[in-house]
Parts: sequence; C-alpha cells; structure tokens
Amino acid sequence: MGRSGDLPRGLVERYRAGEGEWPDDTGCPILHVDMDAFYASVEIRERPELADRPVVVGGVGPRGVVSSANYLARGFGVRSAMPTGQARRLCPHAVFLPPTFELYQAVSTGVLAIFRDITPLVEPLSLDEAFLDVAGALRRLRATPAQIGAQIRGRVQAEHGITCSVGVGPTKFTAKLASGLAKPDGMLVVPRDEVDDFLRPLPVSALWGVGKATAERLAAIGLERVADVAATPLPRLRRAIGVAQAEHLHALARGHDSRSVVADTAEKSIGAEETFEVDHFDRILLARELLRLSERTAASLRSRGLAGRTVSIKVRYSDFTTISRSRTLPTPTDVTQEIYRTAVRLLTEHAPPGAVRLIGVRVEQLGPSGRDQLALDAPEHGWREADQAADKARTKFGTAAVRPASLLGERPDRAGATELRPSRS
DNA sequence: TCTGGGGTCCTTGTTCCT
DNA sequence: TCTGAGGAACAAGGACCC
Repeated sequence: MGRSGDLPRGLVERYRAGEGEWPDDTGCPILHVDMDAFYASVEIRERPELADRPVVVGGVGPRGVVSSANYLARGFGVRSAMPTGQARRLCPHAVFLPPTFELYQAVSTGVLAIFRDITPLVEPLSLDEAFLDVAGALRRLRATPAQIGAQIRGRVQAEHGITCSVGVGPTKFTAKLASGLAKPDGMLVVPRDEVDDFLRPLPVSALWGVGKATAERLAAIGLERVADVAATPLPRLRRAIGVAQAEHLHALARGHDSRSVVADTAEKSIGAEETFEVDHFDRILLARELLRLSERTAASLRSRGLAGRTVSIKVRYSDFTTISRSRTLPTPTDVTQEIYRTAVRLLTEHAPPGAVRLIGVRVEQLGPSGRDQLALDAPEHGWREADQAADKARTKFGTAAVRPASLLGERPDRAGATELRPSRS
C-alpha cells in the first residue's frame, strides 16, 4: 500500500462515494474490489477477541516477513513485506499469527461467488482482489456502477464479516488506483472526464509497473509525478527505461489503458520454493528438499489438469545472489519423478556450491496434461500411476498422508511461513 | 532492517536452423 | 563449401505485483 498515498487528501475526498451520493459514474464500467488487510481481517473474524489488538499475519520464523497487518498494527509502522523481526520491534504487543491459506482460499471463493452473481466478467488478481466489468449488468440490475460497488461492499460485509474497498473508473488502472486510495472500507469513483486531474498529481510509483528500480531511473531524469511522465517525449522515456516499459508507462500516465477484464486467464507457470531457517551447504539435503518441492509442484499441476515442458530451479545463496537454471523437456510432464530428476540434474551440474538460504522448483510452458491419451508403455507410466494413487490418498486423508520414502526422515529447518498442513476439507 | 512465496513480464544473450 | 543474416526457441536474470 501507500504507492499513491501522497495524493492531497482533499483531492481524494472529491472522488469519495458517500451515503447515496457519488461523482458521475457514466462510462465507468470497471470496478476493482480489494479486501482490506485480508489475511488479518479473516483471522480476526475467526477470533473476535483480537478485534481491538494489532494483528500481524506472516512468517513467524527468524526469516519470516509480514504478509498482512490490520490497521491498528499499521499505526505502529508495520507494513507488508517487512521482516517479522522488525515488525516485532515496532509493535511488540501485537498478535503474530502464521498464515492459514486454506481458510483465506475458502473466503476468497465465497467473495468471488458474489462478484459472479453480478457479472461473469470477473478477473481475480490474487486471493483478495479482482476486477469486474459491469457494463453488461447495468440494465439487468437497474443500477449504476457505483450502486453496484455499494451492493458488493454490503454483501461482502454481511456474508463474510470482512470489509473491502472499491474503485470505480473507466479503465482498469484508474479503478485499481481508486480502490487503493479508498482504503480502508471505502469507495472512490473517478469520472471519465476527470481521469487526467486524478492522475497528474500522483507520484510515479503509483504507475503500475514502477517499483524502486524504475522510480530511481525516472528520478534520474527528473521525473517524479505522473504529470512529468505524461509530458516527457516518448524517445527520451525509451532511452531511460527501455522500449516496452516506456510505452506502457507513457500510455498509463496519459490515462490510456486498453486492457479489458478477462475472466479466464490461463496460468503460465506453477512452482514451489522454500527458505531455510539456517543456510545449508549439504547437497544431499538440498536434493531431498527438491524432491519435496517437486512433489508439491507436480501435485499442483495434476490438480489443475496441467503439464509443463520447462523445469527450472532457483537457488538463493547466503549473500542473496540468486541464480536460476532451466531445462526444456521433449514432452510436457506432471510427473513428480520427472520434475525431480530434472531439478536435481540442474542443481548438481549447473549450480555452484555455496551456502544456500532458499531453493525452489518451477514448471513453465504449461498446457493441458492430456494424461488420458498417454501411451501405457511410456517410460514414466509407473511413476504416473504412483502419483495418481498418492493424489487419491491425499484427497482422502490430507496432504501429509503420502510422501516419498526418502522424505520420511528429518526435514531441514524452514522459515515456517508455509508449513504443510493436513487438508481442512 | 535485512529481506517469504507464488506468480508475470521484459530484456539480453546464446544456439540452432534456414 | 563457407559465411552471414535473420528468426525462433531457449536460457538467465531482473523488476515488479500481491
């Protein structure tokens, strides 16, 4: 948060939707809905006794970071992505909780169902936010976009016990910025004719795709506000930050954003990674961790009916330098052993030795698995059958019920943020 | 202060093929 | 037979998002 936070408060109030009153929302069919402090809000809903206390959700180990903090905790300076240790120093009396992803997933599914009641054009961005295009729903619901936004906020609160903020605008970018400025528990409407007024005073970091590195490069040529980017000739911008990014930011800064709301976006990659509580040199231990991560990745692929051709590993060393190595297979796979064998070869043949703090596995170039058409004499056929049997057992008894024999011993220390839990379903 | 995990997209360099 | 140009695919790394 806070990427657009230094917009003058009066300007924000100009766009705020109050009781039965809001700016002109004609031609503003895009809604961006964002849950307020989502993980922390869901935890507080489960334990109402925490309602008056600062609550921080995140990795609780020595290398954990904050995933979500309620607004009481934010009042002490706690922010997401901050190391948990720093958050503890800023707010020692806060309640620190590890994340419960299954619970957040369940709430997210319920909230998305509310959105899809209104329009089929729902594009989820993560567990806690989504774009909606309500252009086709206006006549059926006999409501304006802002009225639909108000309905959504009411239903999310009534049915799920958490609050959300809504941005209403003519484009995705303006709607997203508006929801961020509406927080917490508010709604902002950016009229089509006032997009320029709304965007120009914002800092460049408000532009989608500008992080620390790009903001520094823009500052180096004297650009600090969105208005500066909009006024800069494109060739100069290209020289500073590259062609693709320059064209993207130049368009956004001028209020142009032609991206439509896409309901079904295909996943491009699936993976898993793990940060150790202490660094590890031992290659046997690292290989065992790769097996665990390959198993998680392959199970995730199979549960979605996907397979991928490129297997990549990521290794982060103690000094934070990070390498990735990848290999493309002749045919797509969703088989644990095939992903694991490829990952281990990449580790042993292409990753230099050293103290490792994080290791990860990812599968890219995804497509439908087509596993039913696979020939019975394919080399991985036995492994595939074993995977399918394991998947069935996990569905029945939980994720911890089945694992390769080589993982039954001790496991390395881990940061603790993503502890495998038995399934709640 | 000391940096998670799951993703996407872009740039640059290399290799292979025509 | 050798060489170079150009494009596609692959590989690696960086920046960014939530």
